[in-house]
Amino acid sequence: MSRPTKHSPERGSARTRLLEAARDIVRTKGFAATAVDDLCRSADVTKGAFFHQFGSKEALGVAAAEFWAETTSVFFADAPYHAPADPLERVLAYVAFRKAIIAGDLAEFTCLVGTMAQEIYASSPDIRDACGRSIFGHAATLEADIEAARRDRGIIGDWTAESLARHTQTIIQGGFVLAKAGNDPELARESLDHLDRYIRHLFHITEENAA
Amino acid sequence: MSRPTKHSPERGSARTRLLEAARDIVRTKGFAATAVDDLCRSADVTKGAFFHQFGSKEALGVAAAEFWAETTSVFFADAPYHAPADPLERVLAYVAFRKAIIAGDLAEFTCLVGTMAQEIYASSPDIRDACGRSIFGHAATLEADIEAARRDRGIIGDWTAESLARHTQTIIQGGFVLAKAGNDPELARESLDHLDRYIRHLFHITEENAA
DNA sequence: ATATAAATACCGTACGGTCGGTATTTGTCA
DNA sequence: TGACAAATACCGACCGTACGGTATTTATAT
Repeated sequence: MSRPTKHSPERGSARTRLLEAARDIVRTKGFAATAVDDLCRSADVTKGAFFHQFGSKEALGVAAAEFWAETTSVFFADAPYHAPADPLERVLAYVAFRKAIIAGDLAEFTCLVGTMAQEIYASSPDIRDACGRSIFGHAATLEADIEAARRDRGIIGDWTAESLARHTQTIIQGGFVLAKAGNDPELARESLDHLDRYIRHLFHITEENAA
Repeated sequence: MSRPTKHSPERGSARTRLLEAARDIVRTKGFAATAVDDLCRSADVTKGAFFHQFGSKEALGVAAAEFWAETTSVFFADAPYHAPADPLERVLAYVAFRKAIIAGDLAEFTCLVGTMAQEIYASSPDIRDACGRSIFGHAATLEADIEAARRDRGIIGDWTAESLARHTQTIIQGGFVLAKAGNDPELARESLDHLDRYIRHLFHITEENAA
């Protein structure tokens, strides 16, 4: 594996391996504590290759956030929560899906861009903005279903689909923080139960009129 | 100021000044990116004093989390949201208070222990646990009012006061993450509005039966 | 006198980044 | 098609510095 036989086998093998290494290591140790040498070792790539692909450690941070945005958006686009015909059902299925994928080690299910944003928001505006695009871009994918559900059911409240979509991300990100602080993934799942209950409240779903 | 003429001059001991410096600098740069020299410079203290007070940088991290727990618990104990006679009013006043204190620069209102926990949860169990004690200790201060409100109003739901108290912290912490990622404090306030609405829903507060 | 607090010079190393060079791929034109 | 130059990908030794931490000395309080 020392030398790729083709120029671009898929999308640049050293580059991709470095981005995957960044995803995994930064999620466990944080961005600042992750050394370029750590990434090179994990990706089985030399330092020369690193600085050939990314001009600086900060550039890698930006690329890692963009890589995260791309891979997660494919992951969520392919996820089963889009199946229900009713938009509100899809929204609730999203919440259930987010709860279901909280499993295993903390570093496996927590959010790279949330972690990075929290750490470097003041030091590196470029990384911060790339993280922001990932988070708010994902939130935006929920808006259409929320808005459709709202229209379908004639809900009038002093909140917007955009705001509720962002709120789901607040709860997901906050859940990760509590799960880390308490070293217990259940803390993140617990808040998603509250979110589920909140959404049902907003849409006047009670035991009686539930499907 | 090279050598303090008195043991504890007035400006606070070297230890306290270092803890205050840690609070401010770690909140902006994160723990790993904060150098011991940064702290010494900011606290106007030499490195010898630093390592006399704290055996290691990690020990300072633990002490900073404990310092945060102490100062915030005093701050919240003295805050005006305890005034209302009705426990539910106190809970809602707490949420309003959390919203009100989100002002100024991000580093001024965001949470030291949430930031540190997110960053070092895997690298330093000692700091992580100190952060956890701060967050969950604060959450616990809300439990009594939530439980009293629940009993007062005869609310029966599939949630506990403990869980709702933690959920408030999830939303606060998640709000900080989004505010940082979007570089906009309003994002944190926005989710507190949803929390307020959720709590009113849980306690069946509508426009009609509101005080 | 003793213990505590703090100053300062210093240490080894691990960090981000550079640089000169080599291998591989690709475009181009007989 | 083959030759060949240009561009791209990669290698690994090296550099200056900033890092966490130590050792020794000096000041202060009781």
